[in-house]
Amino acid sequence: MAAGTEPPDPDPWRPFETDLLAQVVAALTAMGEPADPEVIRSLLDLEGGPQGDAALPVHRLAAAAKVPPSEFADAVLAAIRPRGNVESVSARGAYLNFGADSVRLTERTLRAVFTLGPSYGHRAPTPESACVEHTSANPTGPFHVGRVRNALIGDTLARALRAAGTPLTTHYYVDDLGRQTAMITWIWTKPLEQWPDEIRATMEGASPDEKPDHYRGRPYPAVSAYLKTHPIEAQEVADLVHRLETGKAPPEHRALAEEILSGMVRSLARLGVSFDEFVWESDFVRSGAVDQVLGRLQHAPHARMEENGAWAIDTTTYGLPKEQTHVVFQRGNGTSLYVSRDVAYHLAKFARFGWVIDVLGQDHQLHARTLNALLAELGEARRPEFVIYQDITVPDGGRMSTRKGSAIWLDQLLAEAVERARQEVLARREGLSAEEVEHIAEAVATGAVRYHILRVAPEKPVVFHWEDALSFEGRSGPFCQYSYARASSVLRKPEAGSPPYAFEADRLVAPDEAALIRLIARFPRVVEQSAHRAHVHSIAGYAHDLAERFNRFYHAVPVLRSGDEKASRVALVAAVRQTLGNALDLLGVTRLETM
RNA sequence: GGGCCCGUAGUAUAGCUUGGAUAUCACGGAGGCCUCCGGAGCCUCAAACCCGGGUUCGAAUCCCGGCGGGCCCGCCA
Repeated sequence: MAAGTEPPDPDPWRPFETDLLAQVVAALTAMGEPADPEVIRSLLDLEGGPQGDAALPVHRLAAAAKVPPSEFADAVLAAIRPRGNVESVSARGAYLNFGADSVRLTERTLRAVFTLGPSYGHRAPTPESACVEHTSANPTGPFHVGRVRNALIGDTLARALRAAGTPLTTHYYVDDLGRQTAMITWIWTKPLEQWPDEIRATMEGASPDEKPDHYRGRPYPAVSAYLKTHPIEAQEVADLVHRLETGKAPPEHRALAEEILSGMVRSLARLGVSFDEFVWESDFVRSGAVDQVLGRLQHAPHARMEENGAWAIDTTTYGLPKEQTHVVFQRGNGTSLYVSRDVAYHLAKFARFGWVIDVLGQDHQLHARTLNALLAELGEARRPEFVIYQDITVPDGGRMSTRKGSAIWLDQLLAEAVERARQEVLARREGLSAEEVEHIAEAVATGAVRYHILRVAPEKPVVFHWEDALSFEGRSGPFCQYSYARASSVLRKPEAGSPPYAFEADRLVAPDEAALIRLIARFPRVVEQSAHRAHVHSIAGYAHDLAERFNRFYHAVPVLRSGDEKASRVALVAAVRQTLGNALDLLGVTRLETM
């Protein structure tokens, strides 16, 4: 192959496709058939059929030529000349199957992996900046597993977008206004001995040493229930809400929210989830941005004042559900509502970012449409992109609910997962230090949890089962980690030598090798697609496929025990390790050199 | 009542955007594989596109209608 100096194409499959397309077009042209490259491209199946690396069903072309499909396929076969990166063509029925030049593909793929290393699968930076807002749970208590789906989808999408070249900022929108946080402040600003008995009972056995989200969040469900039957206290909370919304929060309010939030964020950090910025809803009230929005909305095309002085937008023209003929954006008492504050927040995001993405649970679907309607009323042309995911429910039906007591805490899940992982490690390995055991157990546990939640497409509902969430085998995070550790183990052996790994592409032609290389080559497209379509679960699927392919190769083909092929196979193992590692990084699953 | 999402082997999932050949992978089930580079592994087998119409040469995929599950429809967030 020519000059090793030119930078490798980051997408190893591209030259094959370029050549293939050109050759098909040339063949059709030679046959006197119309050959619009865009049309041909849309017909090509580049995932490859059962017979090769790419397939072309010719039914449509044959119909246009008024020739039976299989006859047409044979005619194209006779007219086409495979060369360059295309090695073979064959016809089967109405399908043409193409094979890539394996040696060139291998050369290109391994060279790209070794040259780009941790950046293999990543793209060059693009100019448009983006903001991903996710999680944004009210700071009123610990995360339950249902909420974690938001955090993991958002965090992984952010990783994928960064890999795809997007300059990205992540946001956690902290809702410190409204009833939820008001209830927390209401109860905690009273001395414990003044708490109503049924609320104080929830503090039984509590210790201030608990994580603050658990400790401060303890009375929340009881407070919520209590207020339903105690109108006087409910009024106190309502008054507090009014103070919050008019920028007159008591000093303890923000501190309590921050304290609880710190505990929540600590749990997410164990899962590798972090945020660039925390954006506080109250800041938009304080800065006057919300008042500005209210003022502008009052002059919006479909604005009108209700009987008691509240303001609303007539939304009948926005295609919202029939019942929702108007959206109130300002109360009769002059204060703002959640949507109007969200409008202020989004205007601020539009001012800074070219692309605004919100990860929302399905219960926020209508809110999203309402938000869009208000943005339209303001004459704002831009819209956020919503990534909507379905709930994680508990087996006996229903969402996880803190108030109903059906929630499974993230911390509880992690504790159980770590304990199981520790047992596994102790059963399998000896001679590890206590720190090593803990490190592996933590990585396996968090890897299992992250992978388990990420592997399902966001639009699918998920029922939580402990056994599945804690599985370390099959389609799981630990399975991927295991394969990575196994590849690492091979490369650590003295016989494996050390990088840079030299290889001869024509020695990697066994079926298990060819299949593995093709999968490695696909990685950049998987990343690009999953970022583009906000389908991060396909990265999880890819990591499993790659790990599985590697295990098959490993069992079928000797590496260190082989002869002339040894160096090339070691290089292939190194390429697998790099690619699988990059995929694990995107998933936020910790790489383990040993486990 | 209206709106949005989902329905694929016993269980759980991929494929659906852009229709194409034998529908992916796992758990569970049946049967195999460690004198061998890590058995959290590998090999073989059985097993699925909710129902009914439509469009099409061709439908898991697109359209319509059912049925089943989830969520939403507040001067809450």
